[in-house]
Amino acid sequence: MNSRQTKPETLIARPDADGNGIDGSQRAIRDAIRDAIVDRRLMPGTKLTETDVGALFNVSRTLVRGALQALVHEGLVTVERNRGAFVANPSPEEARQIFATRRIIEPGILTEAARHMTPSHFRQLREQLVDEGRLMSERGQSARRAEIKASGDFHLMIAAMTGNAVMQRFMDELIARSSLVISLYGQSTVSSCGHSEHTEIVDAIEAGQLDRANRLMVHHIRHIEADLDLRIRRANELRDVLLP
Amino acid sequence: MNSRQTKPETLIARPDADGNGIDGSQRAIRDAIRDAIVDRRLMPGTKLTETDVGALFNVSRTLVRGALQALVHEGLVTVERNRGAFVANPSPEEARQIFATRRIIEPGILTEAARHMTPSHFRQLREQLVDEGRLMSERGQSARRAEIKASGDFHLMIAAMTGNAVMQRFMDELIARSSLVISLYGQSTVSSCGHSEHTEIVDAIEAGQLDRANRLMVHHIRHIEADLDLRIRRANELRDVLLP
DNA sequence: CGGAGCTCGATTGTATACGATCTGGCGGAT
DNA sequence: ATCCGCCAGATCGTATACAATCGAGCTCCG
Repeated sequence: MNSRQTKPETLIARPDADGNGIDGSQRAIRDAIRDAIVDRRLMPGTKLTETDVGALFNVSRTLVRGALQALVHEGLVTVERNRGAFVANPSPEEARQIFATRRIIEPGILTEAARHMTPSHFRQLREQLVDEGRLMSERGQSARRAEIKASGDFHLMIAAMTGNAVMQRFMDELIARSSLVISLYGQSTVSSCGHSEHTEIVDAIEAGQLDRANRLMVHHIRHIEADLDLRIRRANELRDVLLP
Repeated sequence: MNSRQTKPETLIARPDADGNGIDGSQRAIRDAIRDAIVDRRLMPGTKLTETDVGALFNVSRTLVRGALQALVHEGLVTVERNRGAFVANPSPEEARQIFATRRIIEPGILTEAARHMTPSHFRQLREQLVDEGRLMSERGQSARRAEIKASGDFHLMIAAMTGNAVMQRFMDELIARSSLVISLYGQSTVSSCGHSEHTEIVDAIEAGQLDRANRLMVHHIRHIEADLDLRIRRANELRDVLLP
């Protein structure tokens, strides 16, 4: 059972990502590629040839280049001059920086979001938790993917509740890059432990124990990071292994 | 006396902004426009016609479009479909969100940076403070501009000391947008008060009083924001005033 | 048999071309 | 005189064209 068929990110109100930067086709391409990366359908290091992508969407290289450039900005794609664009292959150091940034930002976001939370927001969060739980119990690659995605969505949902578009965009980027990192360095077994931690966090917020919620959040992020194996760099591209 | 003649941002090691996204001419154009915006040489609402900009740099519209798109991503430029690109005209709400985000992020950055600070770093900060002081005592528009710029550089310098490129890039964006906001909504008189606050912050860090430094930083940011007049929207484009 | 150099195909970087859309002015009708 | 519609110029959106660069395989020589 594939858990996604429509545009996945309609779940969370994306604040138009970059204000009103790019339009129509270009945005569609960008979003499609981003989803594919975050979902691990495109493995890190995969080459994104402009002509090929353009052919898939029936557009010229012009629009593809625009979409790729946007993804470079988000850290999901890298380009090497005269060689082309590739799905990003974050280094262990970069992974550490991403999670360090999350540990700094997310408590602040939680605090700000808590100030705006209504019963309706809590209902939304509880639904998300139920979804996560359901995915956790399923087997198979696609469930695993959906689980990573859902886990990220939880954090994005909280960011959205701050009503702060600037922070929301930062979180969008951080979560997307985190998904990429997890897909690269995540140990096979778990990431499931995260679910109960999410529940605890919501419980704490709802109980008005904001300090506790913040501590849980930091702990949770540290927990996700601890589940990575950053010792070795997974080899997706020979060049990355052979010449550093 | 114009305080800038060479590329201004060479002062602070920009971590290649977007990894290694765009190259050569395109980056030069982007940086030139960004500097002009942050420096208030380009007022909010100014139209950035692709052909004109291209003529200035002797490049085709292709590269200009790329540079403008990058600036859209950073929130310094907005584009309206079939109408063109304009220097961003942040709303009061957007301004609030930018500063709210800074209040959340910067204490974390300060804490992280403090862990990495060496005597050489403190020397760098002290030099920056001296520069700020010098600019503060000067008169005239260009000194005012340089002062805003220098004040932002202080915060960027601290961000650079975290060694965290992800956070540094976020701060780059926040500081640039802050400069734009200040140029729009800043009251005429002050912003000078910021200087002594910077000094106090460095003093506190050097004395090992990290908590105090963090409190001073938050206070400082709140102080900058308090100096804005967000009640009215300065009219640079009629459309922004007439149809809210 | 192995390696240096070369040529060719594939792909990117940049410029240009062309159709679409908006803006502003002119002229005719009311 | 005012308002509406039309036309022209300017500007953008997208596609295409052309040059530059890279990489692979081939050949040729040692």
